[in-house]
Amino acid sequence: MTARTSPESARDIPEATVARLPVYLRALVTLSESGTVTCSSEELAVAAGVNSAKLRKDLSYLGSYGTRGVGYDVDYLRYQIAREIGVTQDWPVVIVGIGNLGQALANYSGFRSRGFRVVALLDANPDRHDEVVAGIDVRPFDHLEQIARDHAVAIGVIATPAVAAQDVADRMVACGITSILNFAPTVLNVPDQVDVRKVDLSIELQILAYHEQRKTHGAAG
Amino acid sequence: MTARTSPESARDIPEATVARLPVYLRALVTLSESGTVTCSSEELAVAAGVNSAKLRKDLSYLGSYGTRGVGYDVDYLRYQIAREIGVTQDWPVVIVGIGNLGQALANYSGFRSRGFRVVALLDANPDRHDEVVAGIDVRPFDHLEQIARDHAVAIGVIATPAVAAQDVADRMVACGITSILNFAPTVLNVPDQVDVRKVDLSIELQILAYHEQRKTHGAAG
DNA sequence: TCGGTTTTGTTCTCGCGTTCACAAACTCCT
DNA sequence: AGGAGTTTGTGAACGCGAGAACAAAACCGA
Repeated sequence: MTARTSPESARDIPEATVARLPVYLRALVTLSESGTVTCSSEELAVAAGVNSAKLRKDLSYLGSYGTRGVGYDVDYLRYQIAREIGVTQDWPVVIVGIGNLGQALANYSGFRSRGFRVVALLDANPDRHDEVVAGIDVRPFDHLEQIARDHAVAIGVIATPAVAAQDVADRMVACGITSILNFAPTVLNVPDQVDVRKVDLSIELQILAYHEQRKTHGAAG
Repeated sequence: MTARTSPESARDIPEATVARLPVYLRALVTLSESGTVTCSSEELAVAAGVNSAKLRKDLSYLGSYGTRGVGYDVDYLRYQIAREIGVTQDWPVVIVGIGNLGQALANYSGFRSRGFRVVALLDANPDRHDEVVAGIDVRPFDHLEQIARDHAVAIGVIATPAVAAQDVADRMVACGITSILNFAPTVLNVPDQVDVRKVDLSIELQILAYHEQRKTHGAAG
């Protein structure tokens, strides 16, 4: 209304919207890099793969950053979303478990380019402590406390086998880490104030398999 | 809509339930391996990290596989869920893009143990065609058609850079692949009958960052 | 200045998913 | 056999999210 819609407020963004903001951000970055200055909600919605009404509603939770009859300024909206998500600052991240997946994560350029900095790679296996992955020394898991303290790490990534994941999570929590991204196929028990997101590769495939099975069976009978 | 209400049909399982079935399956496998013969909905719910009422309602979509006053037979329920998901059969899978992530996926034992068999690794880069990853030859992307036909592949995994993903998806669709697991950070355009699930590592981190930012800011002010 | 056009921001409705609460059904003990 | 105790399966209420539809607000051209 009165212009100043309290920029830093945005206190109650629905979870479903939060999950889509990074998608919008990515689409805006692509648009910006292609030289687009302004875009409508419809254009951005197509680029993000969502419905335009949903997009507008999502953006309205952040504030009124568009201009009616015109659309959105790509760079301005990009900054606003980045600020809302919190990726205008740099987040130090620790990765535990340097197997195939851990190495893939350490090498993933999408982290650094989106506000995340891998400050340490940890592994319990002493044989790995000589290695350098993605330009970072692999260090003993026991160094977690010191690293977490020195770099004020709030986000940890677990890429260990399932059996080790709960122990790693416990240690992370003890170090003050309050957000965990878990790639181990197991349920983690953590205090309420700690956020856990899980990515399970085989679960995604199983969901596809379910639908696939129904497609073929449905066609047959 | 009439007659064929066949008990094994399970015709209308909500999407949210489908996404949890693999979690239940994993919990049941763990319970079974630990020698547990029977479990209540409460026990299984704890193992799966969900509410027990939700678990019971989810299972009720499959049929009545429990016994009131007793609980569920672990192995029996495990088989029923596996059958429902479709992982009692083996699903041939093709992985395209053998970078760090593709290699991690190829080596991931969780696939084979859960009903998926990687029948081919494909990469557009000729330099990689000599390599053997996870005991499987890396082959040219052009072999996709032949491999898909020979092995009746229905599920494809895209682990390429973002720029290549849409082309790979198009080729997959042309080969009759109808389920795609996409790790490339881009929106894929595919026909309606093709299922796409996406896993974006940096998006997960960004969601964590959002909540993390609010925790610290909320505490401070 | 003023109507016409475009596009946002928002309201409203509908459907899905979650959770509570309880009847039905099974076991166990006396 | 029968009652007490357990646990499942489900009906009902509730809250959240998706999408349609529209009013408000900007630009444009005369």
